[in-house]
Amino acid sequence: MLEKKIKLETTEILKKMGVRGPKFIVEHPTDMSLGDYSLNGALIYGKKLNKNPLDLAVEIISELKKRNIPEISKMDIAGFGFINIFLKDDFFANSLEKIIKSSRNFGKIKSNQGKKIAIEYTDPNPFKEFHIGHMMTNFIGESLARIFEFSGAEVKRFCYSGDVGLHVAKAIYGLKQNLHLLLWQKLFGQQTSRARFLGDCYAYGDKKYREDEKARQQIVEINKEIYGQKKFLTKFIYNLGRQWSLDEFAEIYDILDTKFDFSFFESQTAIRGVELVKEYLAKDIFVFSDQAIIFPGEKYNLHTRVFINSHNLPTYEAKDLALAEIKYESYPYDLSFIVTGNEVNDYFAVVLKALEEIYPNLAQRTKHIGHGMLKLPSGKMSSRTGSVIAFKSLLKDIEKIIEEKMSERLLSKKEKQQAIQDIALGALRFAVLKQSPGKDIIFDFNKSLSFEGDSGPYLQYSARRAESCLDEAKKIGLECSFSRPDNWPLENLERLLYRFPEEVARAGENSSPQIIISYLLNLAGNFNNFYSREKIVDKDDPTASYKLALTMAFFQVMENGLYLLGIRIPSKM
RNA sequence: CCCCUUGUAGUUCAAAGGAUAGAACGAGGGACUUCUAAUCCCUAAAUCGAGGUUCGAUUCCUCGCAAGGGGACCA
Repeated sequence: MLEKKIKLETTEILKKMGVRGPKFIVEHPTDMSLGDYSLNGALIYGKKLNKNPLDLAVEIISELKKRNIPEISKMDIAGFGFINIFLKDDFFANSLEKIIKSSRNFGKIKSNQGKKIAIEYTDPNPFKEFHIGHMMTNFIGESLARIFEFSGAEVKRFCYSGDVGLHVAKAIYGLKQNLHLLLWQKLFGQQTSRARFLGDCYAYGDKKYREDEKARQQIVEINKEIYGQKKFLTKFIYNLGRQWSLDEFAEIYDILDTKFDFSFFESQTAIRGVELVKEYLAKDIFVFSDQAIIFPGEKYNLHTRVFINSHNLPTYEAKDLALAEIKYESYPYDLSFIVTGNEVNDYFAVVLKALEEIYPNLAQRTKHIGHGMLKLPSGKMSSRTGSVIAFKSLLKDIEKIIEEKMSERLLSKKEKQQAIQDIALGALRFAVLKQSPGKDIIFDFNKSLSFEGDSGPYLQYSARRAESCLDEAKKIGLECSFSRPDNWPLENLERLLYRFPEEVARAGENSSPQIIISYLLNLAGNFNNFYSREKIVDKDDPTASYKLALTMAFFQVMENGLYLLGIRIPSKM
């Protein structure tokens, strides 16, 4: 990439001038009229080299000129010593050709070449509803997975579900109290209504657990049973409920365009978790306290947490240790990401510290990404209290709005259905991914979901528009050309398209899909501006061929960029 | 009480220690006989407070203030 070349050459120049390990940035000035790239090296090292930054800038420029970087047309000094670099028109025209030839591979880079990356995300629990918090984690995880793939890594997707543990016991307690409804669901229920029913039973069981001492004891007993030998009724309810949940999740993953390579369950990690903790109890990594086995996190300025409870059952902590091991056995990763809401940040700090004591090499490769929480205007969502928005019902509500907007479009029913879903998910994905990870989203149906302005549909529409131009060109037989018309003023669009791979690199380094969103918004805005000024497909216009090339390249970058976000381009909208 | 995170236009979000702090929604004004107006163009509008580091701070440090999350047998 050109960016790297410029950085490398400038670094060498500064080194020759006596700077050790120069650190400066090569960036695009926010104001495009200032240049295509900007260097702040002279600003930073002026004082250290005992020179006026402006003089140093002159020297750096003259050295850069000697190095003959063919893409550069001119260099300016601006401000207090910025070096602003302008690129040649030919470079932009050539990059259009490169984009179109690379097609769906444009934007693929090599920063993670040869690396194996494991990424765990979504993690819904059977017996609970798949709500929009899971959706949020899924959007972020899936987008990161795709960005890592574009950076050259081999990526495997992991999903981890809690099919044992107290929450399951609570749900089963609730189901046992409502056997007649369970039977009804088994005989007449639909997949979605069954999932809903399970969620209600969980909320009921949780309420009882907190309020009713007798129920609480029964739930604790059910929990022990779940881990060990299950009696007939428990076993029957457990298997049925678990399967209903998994069927529902499978359908949702299909809607979400996510395919997991590995699915693990807590029932698989529980036994090994206990073994690991007990093994390292002997080595004083864990200690007994009040009949439970804990990890004394306070030593490391972290929380002390229970790994095996006083009933001799593993908590999530112990199971997570085993999970790290099992993941590595099934896929020997170089890097392992775990994507969850940031409410468990402190929890993961403890688990990773404990893992470090057991498997330092695995702990070192593992990174927890805690994204912001999806909150309702009324406050935190909780499946315990039942104050959640189920993913499917939200999707349905949005689809209804879009259907109304599209009522005048003449499309086949199937085409329309697909378009509606693509747009609904596009709007949702955008709402989640538009902010840097780590920040909470207050999810207000009317405010968070936008179909105009900065929004998913805006990006989809822009791409859609470009593609209709391409269709139109095909109809009249207009071919594209990569030679710039003489005296044709430079478009911002030309100056943005080639940057896509740089943005992919940044998004990967920062684990931040938001970087792709910002870039695509800027790109789409400039395309729409171009589109409104210029008639693109026009057989009487000699510049039409180049404008067509520009449009093709724009569409390609949009297609690839939206793919990284998981946003599909509807065939009609 | 302790730990972590976050405070930017009326609102929802950007900003890689840099140049005149960008967008969008909302407000006001304008543009469809045209390749899709889910669009485009114009106007008004913001860095929680006080110090410090730096040539330069929305960004880093300290102290306040405010909001959220976490703090032993849930995750």
